[in-house]
This record gives sequence, structure tokens and C-alpha cells, in this order.
Amino acid sequence: MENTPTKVVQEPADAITREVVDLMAGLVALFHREYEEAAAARSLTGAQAKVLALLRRGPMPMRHIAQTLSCEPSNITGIVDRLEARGFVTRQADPQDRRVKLVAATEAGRSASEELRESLNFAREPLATLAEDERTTLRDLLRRMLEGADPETDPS
Amino acid sequence: MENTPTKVVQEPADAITREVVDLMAGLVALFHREYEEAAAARSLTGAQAKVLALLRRGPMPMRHIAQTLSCEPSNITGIVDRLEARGFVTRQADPQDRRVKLVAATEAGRSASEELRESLNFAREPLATLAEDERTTLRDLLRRMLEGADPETDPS
DNA sequence: CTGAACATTTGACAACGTGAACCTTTCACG
DNA sequence: CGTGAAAGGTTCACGTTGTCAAATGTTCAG
Repeated sequence: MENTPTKVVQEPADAITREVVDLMAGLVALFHREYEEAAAARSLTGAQAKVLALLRRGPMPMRHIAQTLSCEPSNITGIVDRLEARGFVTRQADPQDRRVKLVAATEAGRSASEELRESLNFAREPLATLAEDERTTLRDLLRRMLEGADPETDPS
Repeated sequence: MENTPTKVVQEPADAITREVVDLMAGLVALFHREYEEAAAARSLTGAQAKVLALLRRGPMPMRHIAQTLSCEPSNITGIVDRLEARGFVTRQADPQDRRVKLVAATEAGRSASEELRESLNFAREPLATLAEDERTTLRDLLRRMLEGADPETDPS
């Protein structure tokens, strides 16, 4: 109990970095609230909305969903159950490997997800306060921060 | 079902804004994961850690906690119960208004929260890829986006 | 063919979160 | 005053997320 469990070596973190981290925290909180709210407006939970969003690129094995969301596969079972019960996704066996089940969004699922995405006017008010070139700068900075780190937003 | 439920009037959202929103989503996911992980490493849940973080500025009525976290007050009861059971917070009656219960972090609570905050090396790797002046720019942009919007990160 | 590894499911359990009902306290108003 | 409405917390019932451990079915290497 007397030494920090996971990380030990860590630079002191300068003032700017620290402040950026705090600002991020605020942004994250804001975003999270809005996302959850937008999902709820379509009687989806945040987790369901996330899964649905993942499936926009096509069917996906549950294992992959679990990995992307960094949670246990057994958790996905329940979420997909509920989405399936409402007709937003289907489970189909993968012909290549009969162990895996491919989850695919139905038309209803796709459009619900798309609608939600469109309604995400998060950061639209906040972003509106920035000039165009500032937004570009922000985009570039965020891009650089995220490159190689994030599987979810990978546009491939 | 044929018209969007909540929002109707909404500008088309230019490409840059849209991309920034997507990048934010990635960042949010990343941050969220790390936060939850860092909390878990101290056997706290995310919600408990958030409450504890709120109390760093001093005791606070439960009602206020609920408002800041935008959730129902009844939810806070349980979270504070669990924090209290572990000796991280105490409940004390507000002398001004005996309906109110002020939640205060104990020394253990404060240090746990501080430790967690320090360990949040989120964005330290991501941020490390940015030069100092870029970090400053990022900070300024984020500040402007959040000003007037976010009660949680208010540095007062 | 056998056993290890893998994908999913099931079941038990804890935490979060909501909504409604309830108790106590406060406060405005007659 | 004294009464009733409103506010702060709690409790209860309920559904969703999340974990872990055990089971089932499938694949694949040896």
C-alpha cells in the first residue's frame, strides 16, 4: 500500500500540460453529458449508442466490439441482446468461423445512429466561438495528439 | 417518428467542425478509459472519483454535487454512502440549514483524489508530441471553447 | 484424435442511474 | 402564530453497465 501501484516514473508535468489536462476534463464531461442526453432522446443508452456507432462501418464480431470499447465480451452480449430486441441489430454467424457472431446494424439501427450523430451539436456552440482558422488549428493539434493512439476514430 | 424530436434548427456543420467533433469523440473515449482505469487502480469507481474530485475545493451540499454531475440527488446518496463507508468522506449537517448535509473529504479522501489526479498521465503522451507553443495554443483554444459553459473546471 | 485456445453465453453480483414516495426542515403568507 | 408549499435527503423498486468464473461450441496444431 505504500508505493503507487501502476505508474512510477513520471515527469513533473509542466503547468501548461496540467492546465490542458484540466480543460480536457471539462470538455470530456461536457461531451459525455451531451452524448448521453442525445442518446436518451432516442431512448438509447450511451453504451447502446456507442455500439451502434461502431457498426456504421459494417458488421463486426462481438469480440472486436468488446476490444474497441475496452470491456469484457460478456458485457457486450447483454448490450447486443437489448439492441437486437428492439430491432436495431442482428446477429449472424460468421461463415468463416462458426464461433464468431457478426453483429450488423439493421436499417433502423443505422438511421437511429446517423440521426443521433447529426443531432450531436456538441461543441457546435463552443466551436462557434472560434474563427475558421482557429478551428483548423485545433483540428490539426487534436489530430496529432490522437494519431496512432485511437482505434475508434480511425477513418479507414 | 417522422421529425427529429428535440433539435430542429441546426446549421449544416462545416467539414472542419464535423472533423473536430469526431476528434473530440476519440479524445473523450481515450480520456474516459484512462480516468476509469486510474480510479480502479485505487479501487474507486469513476463516479466516486468524480465526487471526491469535486470536494477538493471544500465541503459541498449533496444537492450541489448532483447538479454539477447532472444526475438525480438520490443517486448521490448511494455514492456518498460508499465513500463514507470507506472513510473518504463525512456527512455533516449544515448549521445554516438543517435540511442540508455537507459532504466533506477526509484526509484519506483528499490524498486519494490528489494521487489519482497526479497519476492521470492521460494526454501526457499525446501532449508530449506537441511543442510548447502548440500546447499553449491548444490551451487557449480550449479555454475559449469552455468559457462560460463549464461549472466543473471553474478554477475559482 | 486430443487438447489447448478462442468466441460467445450464462449466472451471480456490485455500482450507477432514474423515478416515485416519504420525512424533515424552511419559508412565505394569511 | 400556524399552515401549507417547497426544498434537501433518503429509501425503494427497477433497469442497464460492468466484472468475474464457469459452461458450451468451434477451431486448430500436433
